[in-house]
Amino acid sequence: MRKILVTSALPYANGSIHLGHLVEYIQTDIWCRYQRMIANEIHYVCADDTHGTPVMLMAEKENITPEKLVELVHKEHSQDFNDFNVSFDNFYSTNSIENKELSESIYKKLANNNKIEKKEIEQFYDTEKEMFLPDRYIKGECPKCGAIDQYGDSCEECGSTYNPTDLIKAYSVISGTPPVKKKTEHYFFKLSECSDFLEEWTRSGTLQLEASNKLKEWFEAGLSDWDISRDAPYFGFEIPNAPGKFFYVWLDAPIGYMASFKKLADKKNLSFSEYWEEGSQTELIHFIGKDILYFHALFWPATLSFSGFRTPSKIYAHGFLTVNGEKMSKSRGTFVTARSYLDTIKNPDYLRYYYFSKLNDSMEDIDLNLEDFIVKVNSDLVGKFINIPSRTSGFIKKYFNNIIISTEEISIQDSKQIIDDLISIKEEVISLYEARLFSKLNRLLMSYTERVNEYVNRLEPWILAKNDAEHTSMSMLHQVCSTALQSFRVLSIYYSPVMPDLTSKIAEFYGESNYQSIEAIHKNIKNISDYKHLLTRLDKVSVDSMLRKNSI
RNA sequence: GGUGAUGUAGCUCAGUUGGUUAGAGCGCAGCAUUCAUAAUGCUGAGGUCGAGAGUUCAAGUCUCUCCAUCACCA
Repeated sequence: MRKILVTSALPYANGSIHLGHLVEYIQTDIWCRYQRMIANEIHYVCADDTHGTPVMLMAEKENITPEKLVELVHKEHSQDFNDFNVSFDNFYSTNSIENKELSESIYKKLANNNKIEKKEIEQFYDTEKEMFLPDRYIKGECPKCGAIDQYGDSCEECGSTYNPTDLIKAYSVISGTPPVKKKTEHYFFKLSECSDFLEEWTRSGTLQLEASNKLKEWFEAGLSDWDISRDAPYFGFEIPNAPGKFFYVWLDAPIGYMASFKKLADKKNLSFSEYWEEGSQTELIHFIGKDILYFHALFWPATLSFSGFRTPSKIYAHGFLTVNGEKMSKSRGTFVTARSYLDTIKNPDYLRYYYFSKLNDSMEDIDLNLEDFIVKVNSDLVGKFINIPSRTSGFIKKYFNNIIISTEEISIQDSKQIIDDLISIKEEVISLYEARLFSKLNRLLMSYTERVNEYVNRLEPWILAKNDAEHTSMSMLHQVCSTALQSFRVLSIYYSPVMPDLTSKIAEFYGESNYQSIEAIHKNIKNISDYKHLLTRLDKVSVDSMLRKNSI
């Protein structure tokens, strides 16, 4: 049995969860649920990422403390994840005592290992607001093309890059006043000394090929030291023995994975060190978006390694979500929050299925085409999948008192073959889940779904039913419908990590509780309940109203 | 600007190490069927595989150039 600690990236605590976030949580959740089904010990943790300037400023704007803001957002996020059936074992916060202690202790270990250095740097300062300004809080005119309201690092109009000092008529986004340069002392993590370790680590099979290609570029450019401190005022953890200096949010964010697990371990009596000590035999797997590869594949393993902890076993990066082929956009209404999806479309399994049908192990972006979404849900799930019990269970009820023939007792050659094949693809299903080749797996499962429908068409139970002799137990009619229903059950078990709500209703239909093990495919089922519609069609009206809700 | 990726039927995507007439699902057309929420099955139309050049007996698959889209640049 493998012991695996899995994480999804921490959502930032200044906004709502949206469909883009959900790609990752759904991908990770499906993978975790699959691991549970094959009886591995798995712990899935996450947390809100709470620190930094944006949260601080937002709280100020809303006239509440950052702690209060973070608490409110945490409540909202937890509810969203819960309603999308994201099965975290712990969803915590980086603003926690565990995280504070771990961050401090890791920092001290890095300092003891001579990996921390103080340097004086110059930064922009807002004299009215009395705070140092991160680059993205400085705007001005592009020095190359003169476009107004461009950020301090690059121009969105002409694409040129430059330093904030190059901006014309620079101003602070917070107060509007022109920023001035001011000296300040910062703490740096000496990442430049970690190149050898990191080059080796990134080549040790922990990354996807695309990701390590990407990293090669950074190594070639040479690694610079990493500024891990920020000046007050800042919402975060104060650096030990450095009054007025705080840990940069990206230092304590990944440590939040540890902290969340620490909390879980305390609660469930698990061994924290078994999972985190150097040389740990357990697996540590991070699911992330490709945008934060830098932090997870460079800073994070270096931080861990030079503070005496184990490093991640795998980093699984995925691409971004586009909607209707374009970047999510508030004005087009495609910046869809998790909540508005739930309010209008209701069923999380639709989205889970759609993402499942498109995800694979690469860093490519995936597109949520809303028309395709409607059509795919309706034809795959309602038209083909749910159609199987819908078209056969009536006969079982009417003529056989809801009793179906168990798999072993089915004797027609055709029928036997279908079920045997379905059982025999178990290993293939497992390996596709394991490799995160979800779209490929879906094609496999859908091809079986089609095969069952084809089979029913060919054997024509509705014709058989006209003959009274068929109304006795073990008749052809009984066999055909039983085959369809037994096959459907196996398919449902395979699909259960994807659609937990739907498949738990299906389990009920067979008089079972939720499918917790893939071995359930071998169980002998003899009874069904009366069939009730398991799924309704998705209509364009609800998708449209979802878009309207998100339009501004 | 630099770097990494992507570009295959109307839509969403498969296409192992280059090898016979390029595939699937949906959509569309026709037929069959009526058990099923007009669901299902069969048949068919539809692609010069972003453009151009090259390597090769043979390229969607390798090389180069260009175009378009996306991301990253700490």
